Amino acid sequence: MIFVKVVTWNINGVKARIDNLLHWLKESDPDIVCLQEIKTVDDQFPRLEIEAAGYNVATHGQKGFNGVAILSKLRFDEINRGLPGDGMDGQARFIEGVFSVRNARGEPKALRVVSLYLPNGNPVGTDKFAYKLAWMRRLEDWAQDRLALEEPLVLAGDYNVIPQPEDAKNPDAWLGDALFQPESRQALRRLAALGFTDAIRAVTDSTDVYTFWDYQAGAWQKNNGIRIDHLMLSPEAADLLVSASVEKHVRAWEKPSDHVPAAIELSLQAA
DNA sequence: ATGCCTGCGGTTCGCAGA
Repeated sequence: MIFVKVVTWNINGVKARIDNLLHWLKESDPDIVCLQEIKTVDDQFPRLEIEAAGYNVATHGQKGFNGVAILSKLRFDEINRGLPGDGMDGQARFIEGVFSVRNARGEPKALRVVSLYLPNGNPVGTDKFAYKLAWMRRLEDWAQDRLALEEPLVLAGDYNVIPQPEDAKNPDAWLGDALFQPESRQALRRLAALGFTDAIRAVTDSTDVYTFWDYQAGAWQKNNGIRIDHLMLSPEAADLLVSASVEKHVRAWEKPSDHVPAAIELSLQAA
């Protein structure tokens, strides 16, 4: 491979979406896939089908909801499950994989990729919103530590944050929502200010790039979407960015997830 | 708009999502 393609996709139930996923893997041909909302325990994850498609599998699941995973053509050198900072947090929302790659000069490098599923946080004013903000603080702390490694790092996932009004078809409709609260947006800006680049916004200022369309009220047909799935790049990863795009057409497939894949290519190759 | 869909767990409805 010339580039390493990394994609994030909130699949909204991997067992209900396995045919969809296998079809998409063939079409999109990603090297590393970050899945969110797998909605299953690790034992029930459709591991064999995905391995047969050529991917290594690392899961961090839980019963019924949440759950994240990383699929990779590259071998995992290391897998870390759970976001540090709260020993009482039993929700499966974070998994990190480490891979051996080479840069354009052929020099060996470590590539770190995180699949994260940030809490929704609704309704505002409840413990759910407090959990969201606390989780974002923990992510910020963790990211700050990782930046000291000065390695290419991709923080990919469903952030459940609309960064700017331009990231929603109808921003006014989200004013009271946890996804568009000033505190949520500010926390995402704090993460960016540490030195992370929003990959999609690095390549386009288009106002109709969305990654989620609600199942309800004909949101897809009206293109009433929001951009909440993000790939945040460390400086060392941003330097390697070749392309970034949203695979919007997947939303029109039979039995779709309400999210679509968001993809980047990095100027790296498998070691 | 209280809702509209969808997946899941566990049963024919409630919860969570965004």
